Amino acid sequence: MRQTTPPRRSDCPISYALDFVGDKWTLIVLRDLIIMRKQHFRDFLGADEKIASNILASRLKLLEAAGMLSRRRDPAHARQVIYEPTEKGLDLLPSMLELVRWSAKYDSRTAAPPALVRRIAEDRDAYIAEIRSLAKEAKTATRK
Amino acid sequence: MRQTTPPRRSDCPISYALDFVGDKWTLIVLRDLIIMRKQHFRDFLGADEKIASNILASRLKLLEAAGMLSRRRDPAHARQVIYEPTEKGLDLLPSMLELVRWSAKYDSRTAAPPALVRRIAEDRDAYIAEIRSLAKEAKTATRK
DNA sequence: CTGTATCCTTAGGGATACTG
DNA sequence: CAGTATCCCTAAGGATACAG
Repeated sequence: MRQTTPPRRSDCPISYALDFVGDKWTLIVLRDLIIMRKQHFRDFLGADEKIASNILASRLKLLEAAGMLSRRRDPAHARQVIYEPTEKGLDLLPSMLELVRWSAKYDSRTAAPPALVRRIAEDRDAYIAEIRSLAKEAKTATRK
Repeated sequence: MRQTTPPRRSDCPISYALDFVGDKWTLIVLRDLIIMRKQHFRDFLGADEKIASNILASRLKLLEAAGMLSRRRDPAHARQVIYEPTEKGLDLLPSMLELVRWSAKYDSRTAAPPALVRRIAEDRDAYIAEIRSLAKEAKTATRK
């Protein structure tokens, strides 16, 4: 399993982004973290795509090392770990939403809630702001 | 080398997009096709990332099968083939630009021309329109 | 519950030679 | 020029068991 970012192939910004998300799993984990607002290891494990526990662990580690998410113990349940997106992770939301829009346009079987798709098309920036504020809220709520 | 799209893992739109661009090379080829406006096999081969000819051929085939680009013979030079993005391919431009924006923000070494980065930040839609119109122009120009 | 540790398979990819 | 055809190898990924 991959534990480090591969060496950069060029100084192109697209290539740079691919060094992080150019595989089958990283964006799935980020989707669950940011859009689905999952917080616990078990939640990610339950995704429809059936990610294996070792793959999930390696991706969480990679994303943490890349500064895309942070980990901390749940203050209430000491055995649980809470994953939260960082600013750098949240900043990938626009890219993800454009991919959602693209898929919704070309794949009829794609199962994004129509309301979400409409929001992304008409009111993307407000949706991004909402996700960001929810993330900030969750962080302060569980911290105190 | 991969010749067909892998079976879909779920009906999630992000997962669907990853079925196409969830690897290290496909988006690089699309970048060259759409943003760099490359048209010939040799142009793609010359990219900084040093793609191998068999990988390139498999990606071009895959993208054609997916309806993201079209191939045709150059009417002037019968031995040459011209690749052009389709509507479906061009529609990935917004996603690519968001990735460029993200990389430009977090990677100081990223080599997007500053003017391009600024345009994407301030005037993304106009840039997209420009690329689209250039693509359409090229198509009609070489067809007649 | 949150991960590690193994084992194993396969597919993705690099190098290179070659063809119409 | 525009690809194919091979060979080879590694890393990515799946399954499963188990540990703190």
